Amino acid sequence: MKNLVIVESPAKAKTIEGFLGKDFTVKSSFGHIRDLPSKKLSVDVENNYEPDYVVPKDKEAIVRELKKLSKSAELVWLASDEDREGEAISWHLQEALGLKDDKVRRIVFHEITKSAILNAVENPRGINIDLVNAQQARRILDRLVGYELSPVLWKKVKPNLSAGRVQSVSVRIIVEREREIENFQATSAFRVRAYFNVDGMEFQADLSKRFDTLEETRTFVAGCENASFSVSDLQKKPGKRTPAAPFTTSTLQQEASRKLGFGVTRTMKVAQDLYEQGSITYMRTDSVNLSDLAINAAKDEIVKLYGEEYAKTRQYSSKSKGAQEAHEAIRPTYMDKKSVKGDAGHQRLYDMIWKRTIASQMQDAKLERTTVNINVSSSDIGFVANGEVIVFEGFLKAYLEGTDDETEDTKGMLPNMTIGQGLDAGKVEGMERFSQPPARYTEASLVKKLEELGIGRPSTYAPTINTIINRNYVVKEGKDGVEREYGYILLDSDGIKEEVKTEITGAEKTKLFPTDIGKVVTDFLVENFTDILDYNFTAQVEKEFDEIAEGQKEWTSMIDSFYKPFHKTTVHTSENAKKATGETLLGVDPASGRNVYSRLGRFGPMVQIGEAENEEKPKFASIPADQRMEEVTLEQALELFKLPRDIGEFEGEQMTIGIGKYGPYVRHNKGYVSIGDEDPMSITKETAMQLIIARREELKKMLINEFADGEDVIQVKNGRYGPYIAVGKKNYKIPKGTEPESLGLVECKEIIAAQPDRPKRGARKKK
DNA sequence: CAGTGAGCGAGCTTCCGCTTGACTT
Repeated sequence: MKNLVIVESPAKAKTIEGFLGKDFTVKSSFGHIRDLPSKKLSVDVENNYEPDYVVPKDKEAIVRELKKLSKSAELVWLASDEDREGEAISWHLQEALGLKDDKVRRIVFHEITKSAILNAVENPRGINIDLVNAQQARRILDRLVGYELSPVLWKKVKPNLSAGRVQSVSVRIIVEREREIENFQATSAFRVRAYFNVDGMEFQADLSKRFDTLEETRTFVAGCENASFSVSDLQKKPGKRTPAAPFTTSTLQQEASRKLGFGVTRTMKVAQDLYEQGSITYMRTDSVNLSDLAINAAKDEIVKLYGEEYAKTRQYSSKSKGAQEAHEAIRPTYMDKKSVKGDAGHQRLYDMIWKRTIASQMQDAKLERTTVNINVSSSDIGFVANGEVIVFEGFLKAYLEGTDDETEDTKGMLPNMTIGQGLDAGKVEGMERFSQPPARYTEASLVKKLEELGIGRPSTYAPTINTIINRNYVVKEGKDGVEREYGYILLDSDGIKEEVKTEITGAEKTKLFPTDIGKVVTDFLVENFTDILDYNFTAQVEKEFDEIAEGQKEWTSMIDSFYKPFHKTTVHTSENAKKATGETLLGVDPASGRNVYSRLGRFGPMVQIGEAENEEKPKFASIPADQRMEEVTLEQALELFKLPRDIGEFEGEQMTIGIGKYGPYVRHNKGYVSIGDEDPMSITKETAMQLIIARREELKKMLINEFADGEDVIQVKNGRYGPYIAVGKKNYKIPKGTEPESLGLVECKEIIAAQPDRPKRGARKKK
């Protein structure tokens, strides 16, 4: 073999191999191949921050293969991405494979096109060690922050918690938004709207001023009853709209959320599939750049579909902080391809990418905006109608970007009118409108915010959100709205009518809410580690990483000047800070006269009667998952102490209701059955009995067959992942094509014997 | 699978960013 090329992704390897011909073998490293082991800090803070890099278990095989191939190759071309992480991957490869400098060529390209690849091969360079050092600084800073902060939380808040440069700020964003909403005081004002009809075309106009009170509104609307209306001014202005830039990871996630209702994880999974089948370019990118090839292909397609006048090619430039632009924007590989493999979700995401890319190379939409001022004879205040007409569709023919805020007024067409023209108002209505609290974040709008702050990378947006949800800092859920009254006055041909109407406000679906733990941890970190929780912390260290990459700063001294004071703070906090429990005094227990508190305990949110320091031991009860610690009242707290409670007998055994580690349950005859959404305080004996019977049925369905094998019981069961064989606590797979019903004792034993005890893999089990 | 919450002390937890499958009961 003459040449070995190593890239990061196997799909990329396949494409590139086609461009380079038979003298080149292209392989993939599957991302990073060495890292700091997770068991310990692995950074020698006493010895100039010497990192201890190792090849992780799951990378041993690939490193072995690459080592073998590189031995037999004349030249090894390191073709990882041209950014900080990519440069580090190349460096680690050279180190781990033990490659001499003269055998190594470093090449880079921003787009996977034949000319870009061939050009890269013509222009190799060496590894840029400054860029590598910037990555090492990034990696080691993150390790030091994460591994020194988390233990402080274990000690001061609760075991198993985590903190880090990215996740802790992400949680803070959610927590602060929730507090803004909690503290929000809605104000209201009366909007007056008149409906006109000209030549059979209806349109609406709003009064240029809103009234503070119902009285003012009533006076004004009443004045309209015998007033005359006329056009006092009319202005037409040309306007335009320009298409949005092609997709990056962040904008793809946002738009898939708005238009398709996808969560960020689903978007990335579907995009990965499209990438692997060769339908789109790489899906983890912060660049809005398109290759010349792509721009020309888009133009051809536009001309073919819509005509020459619809095409306008353009190059966009990235606005996001810290963009590294190692790839193209996300676009179809072939612009003339309209359908893809996979389900409807794949097709819809692909359509969106196709339209967005096409639209980005199309003409602006030309508009005509009209403003009409309308006089009322009974008042100095006038109405204003806004209209918008599309003169030339341009890119709107293909695609329009969605918006996050749902504004209610959509501008439409206005009829032809002239100044001085008299108008008839069909009706005039005054309606109380309220100011809106800031919106809670969705997964996608959080990603947008993180990107604006320069926090996280395209490859980490989706995993970061999963982390803060899995750690129980944040929950994704909906919320019922509450009814609100508003004043309403209507003037029409029947005269004036006034009423109090109601509307639902504050309803949410699948938004991010902070948990009690998320709030307590955020407050603790903001108080004690203000710098790291600062929204600009990442931006500041990124500036220093850039200086390292430029060769203007030495990475270990940068880390040292960060770590020295940081470490001091962790030690100081560890020794001096009070435990953070979010304790709130709810009131006094009428039965005992002792104080009742809500607070965070070692196992989560709970309520407590009495203090630990006192003679008499305090009583404790957990707060169920659907209740917020901050919202628990004294009455609700006292209710919680009524559990566990007996609710009567079934088959001669007592049924007891309680709330356990896994939620509310009914215990009966030493067994436990989850009661799901039933209220543990009010569940009846009959409901509980039904649940127990239903659970028995379920278990019966799960059990396909059962055999006695000496001491052991062998069971053939139906599980979440299909049928399996269970013996004691061990489970065994049933080979494909075997009917589980057909298995007898002998067959089961054969299957068990054929499957040696698997090594317990992955100590990382997360509940 | 199913009360625990104080304190003792063993041993454990934890980061971010780059990539895909293997595998789950």
